Amino acid sequence: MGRPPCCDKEGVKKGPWTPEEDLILVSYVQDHGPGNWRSVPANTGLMRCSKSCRLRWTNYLRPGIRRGGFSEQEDRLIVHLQALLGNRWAAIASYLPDRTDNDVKNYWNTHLKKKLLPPHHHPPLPHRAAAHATPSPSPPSPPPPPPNKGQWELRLQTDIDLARRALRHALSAPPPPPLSTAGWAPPEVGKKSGSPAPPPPVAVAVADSASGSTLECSVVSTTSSAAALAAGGHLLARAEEKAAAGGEVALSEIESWLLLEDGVGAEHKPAHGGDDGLLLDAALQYNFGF
DNA sequence: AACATTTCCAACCGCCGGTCA
DNA sequence: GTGACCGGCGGTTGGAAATGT
Repeated sequence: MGRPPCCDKEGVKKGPWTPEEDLILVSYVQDHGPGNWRSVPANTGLMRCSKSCRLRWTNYLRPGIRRGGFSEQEDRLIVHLQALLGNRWAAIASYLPDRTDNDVKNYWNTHLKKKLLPPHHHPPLPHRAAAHATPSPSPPSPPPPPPNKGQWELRLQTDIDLARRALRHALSAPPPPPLSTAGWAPPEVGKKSGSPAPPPPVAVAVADSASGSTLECSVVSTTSSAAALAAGGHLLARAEEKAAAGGEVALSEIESWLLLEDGVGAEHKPAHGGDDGLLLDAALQYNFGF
């Protein structure tokens, strides 16, 4: 028997979500928690495919999502992470606790990529790094092991090493430096809708549309946000706290974390050799939660 | 003021890996 | 051991809004 399509194309609504649908979905998730998306359409009466529900939740309705208005610090963090990890948007987004992978991906494609490519189009480092960093179909390297913790760490370590070398090399050579704050033009904040006021967090939006019934999203994101507490996330959070306090953001913390120089690495070089481990150690030290 | 072009972002699509019966 | 189901991810697209002429 044929496998039923993820969502039978007929009778499934597509396109933009209405406030009513949002409300239904949020209410359901509030009651049952995120997950078991398959049952969401059936139990809620939403004429949406389960995937669509999950996507809507993770990218838009999930509490704590910040939308638009990427800060300069985030810009640079994304650029660095993209260089390190390639187009692993979910992984990158996990370092930006309040951002979704879709948001990061969109922001990269619409803003950052343009900034990095045009002036002197040295071949997109990301892709090179990614070519190594991602378990691409071709690599002769050992097959991607099941991501148990140890294996994951090893793989991450290797990925980061390769990417870091490429990144450092690229950054030390040509002009257009994403690193230097000076040469790094901040995104034109508020160009288009310019985010005069980015859409309010879900609960508010839903509450508005629901005309009265304030629906507070108490559902603490438990899915990817576990990873979101990764090292960079902590650093960023701290940086943003400082920023919120009006002070200069010590992005250097993040940057140094991402681009740990050999000198530092040499100091407490890990037992397993190479400065590679340092980054990983630092990451783990910052509570990867494993 | 009207039209054309560009930019941006929400959502869809297809693929992949993990889990479970 | 195998196949089906499910969730997650990255790439891509279409429509709306903003900007330029």
